[in-house]
Amino acid sequence: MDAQYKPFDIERDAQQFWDQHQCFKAVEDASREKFYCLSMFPYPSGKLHMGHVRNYTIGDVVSRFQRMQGRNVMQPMGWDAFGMPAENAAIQNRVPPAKWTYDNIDYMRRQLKALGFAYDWSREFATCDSDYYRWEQWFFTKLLEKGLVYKKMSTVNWDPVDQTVLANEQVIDGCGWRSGAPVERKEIPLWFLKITDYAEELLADLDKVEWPEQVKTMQRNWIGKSRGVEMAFDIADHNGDAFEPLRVYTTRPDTLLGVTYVAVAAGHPLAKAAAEGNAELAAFLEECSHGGTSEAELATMEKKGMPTGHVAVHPLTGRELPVFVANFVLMEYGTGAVMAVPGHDQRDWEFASKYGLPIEAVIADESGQAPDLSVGAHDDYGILINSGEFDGLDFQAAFDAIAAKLESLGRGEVKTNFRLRDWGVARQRYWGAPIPVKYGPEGQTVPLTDDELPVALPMEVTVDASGSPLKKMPEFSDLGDGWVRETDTFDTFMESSWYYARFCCADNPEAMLDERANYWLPVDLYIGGIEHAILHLLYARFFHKLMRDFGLVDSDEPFQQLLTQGMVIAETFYRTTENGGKEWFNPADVEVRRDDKGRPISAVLIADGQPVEMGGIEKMSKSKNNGVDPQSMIDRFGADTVRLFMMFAAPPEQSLEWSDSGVEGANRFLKRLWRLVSEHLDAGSPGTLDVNALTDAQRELRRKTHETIRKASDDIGRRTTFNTAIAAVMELSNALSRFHNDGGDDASSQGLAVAREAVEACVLLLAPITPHACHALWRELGHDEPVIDAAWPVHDESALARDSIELVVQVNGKLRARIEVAADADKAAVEARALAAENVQRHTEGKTIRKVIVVPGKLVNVVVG
RNA sequence: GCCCGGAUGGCGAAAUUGGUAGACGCAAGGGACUUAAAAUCCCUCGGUGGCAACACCGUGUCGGUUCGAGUCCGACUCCGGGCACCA
Repeated sequence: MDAQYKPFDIERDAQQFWDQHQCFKAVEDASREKFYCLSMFPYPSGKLHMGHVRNYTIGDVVSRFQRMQGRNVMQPMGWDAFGMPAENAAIQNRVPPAKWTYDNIDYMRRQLKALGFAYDWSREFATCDSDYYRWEQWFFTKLLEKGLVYKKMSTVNWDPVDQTVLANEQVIDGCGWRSGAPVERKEIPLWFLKITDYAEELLADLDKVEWPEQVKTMQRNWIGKSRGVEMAFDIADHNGDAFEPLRVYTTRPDTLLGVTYVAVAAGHPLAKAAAEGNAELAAFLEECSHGGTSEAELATMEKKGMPTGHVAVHPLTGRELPVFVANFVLMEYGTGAVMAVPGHDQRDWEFASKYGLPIEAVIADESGQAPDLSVGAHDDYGILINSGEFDGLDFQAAFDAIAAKLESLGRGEVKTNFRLRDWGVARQRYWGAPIPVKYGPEGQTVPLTDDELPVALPMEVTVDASGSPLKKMPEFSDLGDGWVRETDTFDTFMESSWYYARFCCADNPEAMLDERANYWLPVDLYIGGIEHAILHLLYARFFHKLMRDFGLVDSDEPFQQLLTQGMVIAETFYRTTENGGKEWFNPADVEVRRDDKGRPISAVLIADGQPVEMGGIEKMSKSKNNGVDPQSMIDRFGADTVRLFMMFAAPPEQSLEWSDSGVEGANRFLKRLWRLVSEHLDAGSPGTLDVNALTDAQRELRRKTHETIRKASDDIGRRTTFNTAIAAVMELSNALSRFHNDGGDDASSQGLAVAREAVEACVLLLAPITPHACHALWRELGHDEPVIDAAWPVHDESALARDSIELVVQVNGKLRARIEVAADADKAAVEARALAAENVQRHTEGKTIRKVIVVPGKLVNVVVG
């Protein structure tokens, strides 16, 4: 064999082989156990970034591993192709979003192929293909017919200058990102999907999936099931105006006697009524209509309010309470009104302190006394005080008693609430799937019929920064006779909510899904960024249940196992510009200087030799210019080196710091492995392994081989910690080198046989990670069958046996000695040996031995006093 | 602000169920080979003290539980992800 590792030749040959033999085309086969491995499909933004490479390498490693385990593996790839960046690029470069998107897809597909991923490319599609989104439109009309879709008023960010709706991302410090104008909150009618109908099931079914506990917790909290009381506060205005009672919901009815005011949203009828003839209040309501709509912004803004002059009546005590308008109460969430207990809620406390409202204690602190409310609210549960007949009750008893009382008075009832809100799916944008609805001259809203579908998105359009292009295209929207088409498009989360199912039968022109979906689904392992832990994954779970209830799939959950990968991060470098801004430099253009301990001390720009500032390690991004182009790395070292480094540098769930020298290290290891195989083959052909005829050194190498097989199998198959699997193989290859060097070049028949077993283990265990090199090496080792179809090795338990083992001996928990004992030594013998050890004697001398703890196979701890 | 994570040598990390802290790799230093360089190979490598044996300290901070804590509990600091129209 060629003694030199030549990655480019090897990778080209391996990829050609896989291509020619269509190795990764997945075919349904009921007689085999299937494995559907899916990585989150990319948005075609231009070129692959390192986050993609990491994501797809993880998926590929698992796919190839599962294949070697004998499973019928399907690993598809496609494109999440609708979205805002295409529109932004269109505005910037005057190129239609469709062309920009499909060009990007062509480029990125080539990059994926160069990385050698085992995809079944015959299933590829882009979500902007009408063959795909037509089924989404069809399904939407079915949901509409079933009452799972409705239209309601909703608040959006409105840019008054560009006359357009802005995404939260496009609102910066309350202003439009292009116009710079202060953003207004505007109410427009929008389409919603009733995800809240499925809240209970979305919560319960989290128990059915094997997801990271933190992701399940995030989803549970997001759904936010709570048990509370909804009650009515009458409005008793002294001027005689009549208003509907104010409905409020609380999870803390035990604090009901501590309510000192109530607050309503600026859009609440009570607030609007009060503002008539009250210029100051009207101005405040106007002020409340500015600013963004994101929850983070609402939660961090200054809490402001103003009295409406209305008076609410406490449902139990009849006490009269002022009604405030507050900017942090939102009309869309809940009832648009809240009761305030400043003594036991910090936000209410701050508001009451600011506006001079009473703060009263109704829950005792731990000592049973009234809490000190002078510095803040006391929000713990406790025993009720100052609550009349409810005094002395704890939270649970008070909850029940107060709820019962309200119920008997007809003033309220126990209610389960969810934090989850219905999913607004309409966007006032061009580059998305058109919503398949038309409106009649008398205001009718009619879903399109099957023969009117699909509604194809016009491809040749000019996009500018203002408004929705579809609205300005009568040839799209005007249907004649007073009928117009809906010009809003779907939220792109719609497309990503069911693509995993369409991959099962992407070629079916007759139906959204067919029986093949039930062969492959659910996805066995889904891999993607932790940033999708809530929205995408929740919407996809919801959509799956919708499809199930329409008989399209028969499973309850789309993704059985989930692996959330961390970000790829890198060092940043910048110079402060004259106007105080920052100019960011790519790490490839910077040289870091280090002290003699290797600590970075300064950095210079290679181009001019002048210093640059080190800005810390951050997520690779365009804005910080710290992205490392995967392509340049593939061109330099080959795909296997990039894949190996990505899998070795960190466990998949953690963030991964890019390191050029780390990549070189990975490359070095592959060269060493290549040479190891080459030298092994040159040493001659091995005899048949006879495990009873081995020298100690041979037995030791064989033990290492089988320990490595055991560990790597567990690391890849169960733990998905690819970094430790690779470390284990590196240890084995080091042991093999030493076996050659220290073992005096053991070219005996048994020596070569044991070495062959070790070499083959290395190649097989690395095959999923560095598939090209292992494809070639497996051939060189004389196998006709390609390594992708080789069986994953299984460790031989008998090879792991040891005659003696090393134990550590501690005295009072501190390591004092190591002893070698027979593997089958009993406790008494181990204890005696431990106490006899020289250094143990020294530390126990003159002291009383109180206890000796023996942990079999591990350690002995001598406790002295 | 709320929800969810994370923090271990000069650096990336390992320690899987409470039992040897630092596997594996990078960087650095020393050496071999070479006319030289690159490549490759070998050695050293948490800190302090010591010729050594060894001792003491050490897993973000403070406190606790335990024979024993990187791991469990309580409080805190800093960093990251998400917050419903970025994907």
